[in-house]
Parts: sequence; C-alpha cells; structure tokens
Amino acid sequence: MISLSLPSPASSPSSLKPSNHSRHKISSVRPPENISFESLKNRVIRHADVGHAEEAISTLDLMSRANLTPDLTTYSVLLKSCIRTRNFELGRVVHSRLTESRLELDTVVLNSLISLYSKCGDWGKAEEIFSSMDETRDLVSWSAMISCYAHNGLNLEAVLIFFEMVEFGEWPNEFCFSAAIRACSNREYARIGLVIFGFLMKTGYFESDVCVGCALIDLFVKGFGDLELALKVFDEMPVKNSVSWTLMITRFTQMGSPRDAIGLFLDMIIAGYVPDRFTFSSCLSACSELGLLSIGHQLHTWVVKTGLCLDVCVGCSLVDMYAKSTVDGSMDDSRKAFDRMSNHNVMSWTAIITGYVQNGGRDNEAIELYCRMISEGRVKPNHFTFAALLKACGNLFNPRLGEQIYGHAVKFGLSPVNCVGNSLISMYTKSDRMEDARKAFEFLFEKNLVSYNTLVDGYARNSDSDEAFELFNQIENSNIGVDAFTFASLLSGAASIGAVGKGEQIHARLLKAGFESNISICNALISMYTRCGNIEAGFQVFNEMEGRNVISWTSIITGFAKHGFAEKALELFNQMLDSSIKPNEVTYIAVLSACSHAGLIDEGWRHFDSMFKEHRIRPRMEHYACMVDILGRSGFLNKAIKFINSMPYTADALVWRTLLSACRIHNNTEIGKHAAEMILKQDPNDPAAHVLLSNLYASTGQWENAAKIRKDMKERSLVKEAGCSWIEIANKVHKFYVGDTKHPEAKEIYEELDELAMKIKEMGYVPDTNFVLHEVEEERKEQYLFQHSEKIALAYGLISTAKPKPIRIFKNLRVCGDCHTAMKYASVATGREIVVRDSNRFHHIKEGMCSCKDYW
DNA sequence: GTAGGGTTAG
Repeated sequence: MISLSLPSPASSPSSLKPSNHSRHKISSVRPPENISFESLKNRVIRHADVGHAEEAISTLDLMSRANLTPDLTTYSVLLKSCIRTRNFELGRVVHSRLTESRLELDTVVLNSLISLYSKCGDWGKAEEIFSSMDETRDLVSWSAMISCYAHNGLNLEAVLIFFEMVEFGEWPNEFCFSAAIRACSNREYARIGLVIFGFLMKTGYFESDVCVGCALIDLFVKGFGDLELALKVFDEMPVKNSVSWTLMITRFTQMGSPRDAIGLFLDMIIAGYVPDRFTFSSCLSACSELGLLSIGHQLHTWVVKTGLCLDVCVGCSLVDMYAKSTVDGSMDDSRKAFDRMSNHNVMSWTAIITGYVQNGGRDNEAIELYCRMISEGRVKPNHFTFAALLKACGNLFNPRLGEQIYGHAVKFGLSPVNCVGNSLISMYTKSDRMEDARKAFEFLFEKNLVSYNTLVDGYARNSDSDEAFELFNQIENSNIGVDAFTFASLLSGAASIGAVGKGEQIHARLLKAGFESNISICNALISMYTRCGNIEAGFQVFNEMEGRNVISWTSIITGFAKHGFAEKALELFNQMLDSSIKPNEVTYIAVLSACSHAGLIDEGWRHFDSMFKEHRIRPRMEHYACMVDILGRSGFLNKAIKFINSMPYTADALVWRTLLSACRIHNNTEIGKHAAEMILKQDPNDPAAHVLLSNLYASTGQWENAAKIRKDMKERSLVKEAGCSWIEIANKVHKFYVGDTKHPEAKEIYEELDELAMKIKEMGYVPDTNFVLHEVEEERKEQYLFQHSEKIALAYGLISTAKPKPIRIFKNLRVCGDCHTAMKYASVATGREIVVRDSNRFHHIKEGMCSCKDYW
C-alpha cells in the first residue's frame, strides 16, 4: 500500500496556473532605426504561427515602442492565428491590446473574437460581443454565435437564436444549419432537429456540404439512436471525405457495432480515401472493443509507418487498446505505447492511468503515474483522471488516499463535476464506509441516475437491502428514471442476503419496465435465483434467454457448482465450449470449484491444465487456491503443500487459508499450524487465521493452545466476524446470532428447538461437542450447540412456514458440522426439505441426506 | 471571420 506523499498541486510549476501575459516584460531594447513596419508585422505573424506567444506579444510591443503602431490587420491576423493554434491565452491578450489601442473594430475582427471566446468556453464574453454588434452583424456573426452556443452545450439557446435569425430575415447558410442541427443531436431536441432537417431539404446544402451531412448523421445517431438512418444519410451524401467516413466509423464503434466499423474502414480504403489520425484512433478503439488484437497490431504497424503513432490521439487509442486487451502482458505494451509518445496531454495520461486501474490490480501504478504527472506539472488532470484515480483508491480499499486525491480535485475546481462526486461515493461503498458514501451523496452538486445507482449498489453490496429499497422507491417516485443498472444492483443486493421474495418483486417490476431481454439483467436474475437457493428458477431464466454471453454461462455454472451439482455444471461448461463461447478466468473458478465440491481430482487437474494450454488464461491465485482445495479436501495435504511450493508466485493468504480449512476437516494440526503461520506472516492481524487455528486446536482437544490464540486475538483487539444466520419469511429477513433471544417470537422458537432436540435424539442423533469451541463441561457444551444461529433459524422456519415449502437458511460463515448433522435428522423428523447457503456453498438436505455428501 | 471526427463515474 502506498503511504502517500502526493505532490501538492498548488506547488506544481506555474504552467498549471493561468499565466498573466500582461505581466510579461516589454523588451527595453529599442529596435534598430531601419526596421520597417512590414517586417515587424511579419515577425509578429511568424511568431504567432509557430505558437511562440510571448515573442509575438513582445514584437507587438516593440512595434508600439518604435512608434510603428500596429494596424487592425496585424491584430486580426494574430487573432486568427491564435484561434487556429488554439492559443486562447494569447488570444485574450490580443483582445486586451486591441481595446487599449482604441482602434475601431470591424465585423471581421469581432467575428474572430466571438469565435475565440466560443472555443475557449467563455460563451458569456462571446454573447457580449455579439450583442454589441447590432447592425454590423452579418451571417458569419450569426453562425459563429449559433455554433458558440452549440459548442458550449447551450442547445436551447442555439436553437432559439437560429430561429431568431430566420425571423430577422437572414437566410441560413451551411454553417448555421450544421451548428443548429448539432445543437439538436440529443434526445431532448431531436424532434426540433427534424424540423430544421425539413427546412434544410428546401435548400441545396445537404447535397453540397459535407459538414451538414455529418451533423445529420449525428442527429440520427445521438438524437434517435438510429444507426440505420444515419447510414442512409451517409450513403446518400453525394460528397464524402475522410471526416465523414471517420465519423461513421466512430459512431458504429460507439454504438456497439465495432465489427461494422472495421468493415466500413475497409470500404473507405477501397474507395480511395486517406485515413488520418482520427480514423486510426477510431479503428483501434473498434479493435479494442472486439478484442481483435490481430487487426490492432496491423493498424499499429501502419501508424508506425506513417509516423502517426507519435500523434497524441493515435497514441491514446493504442494505450487504450493494449490496456483493455486481456492478452497476457499487453498492459506492458500499453505502457510502451505511452512512453513512446512524443508528448502527452490529459487524455494520454488519463488513458494510461485508467488502463492500470481497469486492467486488474495495478492501482498503485496508476497512483504513481498521477504523482509523476502532477510533479511534471505540464498537464492538468481533468474529471476523467480523477474518476479513474478514485476508482483505484476504491480497489485498494484506501479511502484515506481517496480523500487526499479528492482534495486535489477540489483544488482543480473539478469536485462539482458529476462523475468525480459519483466516483467518490463508489470508492466509499467499496470500503464499506456507507455513512461517508451517504454524506458524499447528499453533498453532490447534482444527483443523477448514476449517483443513485452507485448508492443503491453500495447498500446492496453491504447487505443493507432496506436502505437499497428505500432509495429505489425514491428513484421510482422521482423523474430520474430507472435503468438496467438499478435493477442489476437491487438483484445483487437481494442475492447477497438471499432474499428471494424481494428478488421476485424486483423481477416482476423489471418485467413491467420492459427490461426482460436485457442480457445483464438476465445474468443478474440467474445469479439472484441461484444464490437465493432456487437453482431451478435460475436455470429457467438461463434457458429462456435469447443471447447468452460468457457471464450468463459462468453464472449458471457457478450456480450448479455451488449447489453441488458438479456433473451438471461441467456438462454446461462443455455445452458452452461447443457454442463457441470463450471461457474467462471466472468461468474457470466455477469449473474448478465444481470439481472441488464433488471431489473430482482428475477432472480438476485436466481443466487446470487446459485453461492456459487451450484458452491462454494464466491461472491466478484463485485458481491455485481451487486446486489446493481439491487436493486438501480429499485429504492429500502433503500433495497440496507440494503444489503450493511449485506455484510460480508466492502463495497468498487465500491459498494458505484454503489449506488450513482442509487441515481442520482432516484434523491435521501439524500442517494446519504451518498454514496458519504462513497466513499470519503475511497478515498478522488476520482474524480468520486466528479463529481457524484456534478452532483447529479446540477440535483436537488442545484447549490450552486454543485459549492462547484467543487471548492473543483479544490483545490485538481482533474482532472475529460474528456468526449469524437468517431466513426470509414473507419478504422480511429475520437475522439470528448465537443464543439470540431478541426476536419477538423467541419463546416459541426455543420451545420448538427443545422439541426438535428431543425428537432427533430419539432417532439417534448424538451431539458432536467437538464443535463447541470453548472449554466447558460436557453438559454445557450440548446447550451451546443448540444455541447456534443456524439451528435457531431452522426452528423459526419450522414454526412460520408449512410443507412442502423448503426452509431456506443463510449463514455468513461455514455451517457448523454438528448443525449439519442435526439438520439431516431434522429433515427426516419433520419431513421438510432444508436448504442452507453458507459462505461457501449450498446444502440441500432432504430425507436425511445432504447434496454435499458430507463433504464440504 | 463561421462548421465536422477520439477518454466517461455505477
């Protein structure tokens, strides 16, 4: 973890601050007598053209000192150059010099000024100049102003001034049309866009002007989401150029048709148009989207040949493509592409930072790069940068670092930007800091659907379904609207606490809202039903789906694996391969855990070997842990140790914890002790290791050692996650802790429990006091056993539900061995089916048998 | 003097 000393953005080099050109020293050197007005004027222009702002201004001042007063043309040319080179700071200086010069500004200069302020985002200033013009404004002034509004997101203003102009008696030209249509290229104003489209068709501009065609393409894509119509416009455009081709390619990629985008690119090349930096950039994004690194490589070679790889825009796409690729080592290729770029802007920095964050577990490197970016001080971060950084802090479970970074966002004035605030909320929810998340939510400048969804997801993730639903009701009653994300979050919330009733309610509501064919939602439904214990319903959703992706398959395979139907899980895995769906890392975790739950050692090895050989998926720590589990559960503890020592990386706590659990099942204190020591070496405060080790000693009767560990835990003030079980009755979740008497029906519950104890003892049940983890007398031990939370939940289930409904119990930790035995007897004694979901898997207990075959 | 194409939080 990084102990952060973030460079302070305030102490960064002055280039981050707006520099004040009026402070620049005026050269005290007098110009030689013989230098002419023309040569100085040309020098100003030359400096401006190559972006030497300070020199241009110095020369301008030199002219004044030599009594060669610059004329309006000098200013005008300089201004245009500033706009062309996007040197807005210099443009502002030129404007102030113009004002000081008391020259009378003509329409051309004023139009340039409107354009200058439009482009640097100062639309108020542009508006001011436009208003001051009155009779002198011409068609260019109007179109500059329309486009200024459109460019700055003031769509309504753009539309209004367009019609105002028409009313004023001006006939719009192609510039006005394309700007006005651009202002309508969104869901809100799309219909007005159609009106303008109708007007446009009375002119000849659609046929003659490429820009107008491009604006129309975007009207249909962004305004109506209709790629087909956009393509029709494109096809009917009599004049095309590289920009219009590139626009179409880009929109296809963005609208989720990267394959068509690549096809269009080939058409473009065949038609003889020359691709430029934007074209390559877009095609590289399409490859990234498709996961087609082979074409990406070819494009990479091409841009290297043309020299375009040095361009920031192309470089960004290369960085992004390699970062998003799942091919081994491609993140390093991404970094190489970044390092090779000749200069960087916010986008390239953000692309590489985002790459490290999204490409699994390199969040620290993302933070380090940000530090470098800030200390170099040439480029200012933007809201995208902060969104990525806050996500990194969330992944690192380091909200304190996130707060420091958020402090930077505040200093850069980016804290009111929606996605920065939303990222902050998300970061807090990942570290279970729901109160801080709520505060950040309330503090938001503007709450949008993402803000709500993030918080809903946070509550759901933290098993607070009441808050999640409360918020959901708020969303439903507002005009924010719900989307697939909202439903998916709620479903995963219901899944995590096993609230199938709530899950069914959401299912009904999403059907009503028309989300039933959304693939992500269906995947969430599969996962909700299977995690809530209803594997049949999950399988039904899976079977009824139209298009299934790798997540759908993985969800159902995981479902069957967790329910102990290993054969079915593996059968589905084979079906998945047959339907040419490529498995991913998660799929293999499901497959290997299926083998583990069913004790299929050979099959496990076979899949473990084939994941890299056949699918180029390098086993992660989790996969090694699955193999350790397979070996350990089957009692091959020495083989498991050997396997751990042969791993290509140092085993982490997860692997050792897996081995430790196996040692507990097979009562092997020697290896267990070693495993626990290895865990504590890496994480001395790991409460789970302490507990497991103490349990191990307790279960083999080494009470002294067990007590020592407990004492050590107390001294370190480690808190073990309290064991608890819950059950959903009539859409309400009832939660029980050990010996819990807080429930309003506690009396009835304990009476039922006593009766059940008697019944099953008569049937031959013998309490297994090895599972009592305190050193007390035998008789007390039995009492303790009957206060376990899962037994209390079972008793409550028995008195509040009737046959033939199965009783579904959920437990946050693994189910206790004695409870497991007791439940098998209870299933016979009561004739009820009992389903228990523990932290690891499902147990379907029926007629005295459990689906786990007592192997878990 | 006015117009078009690339990163996006859950």
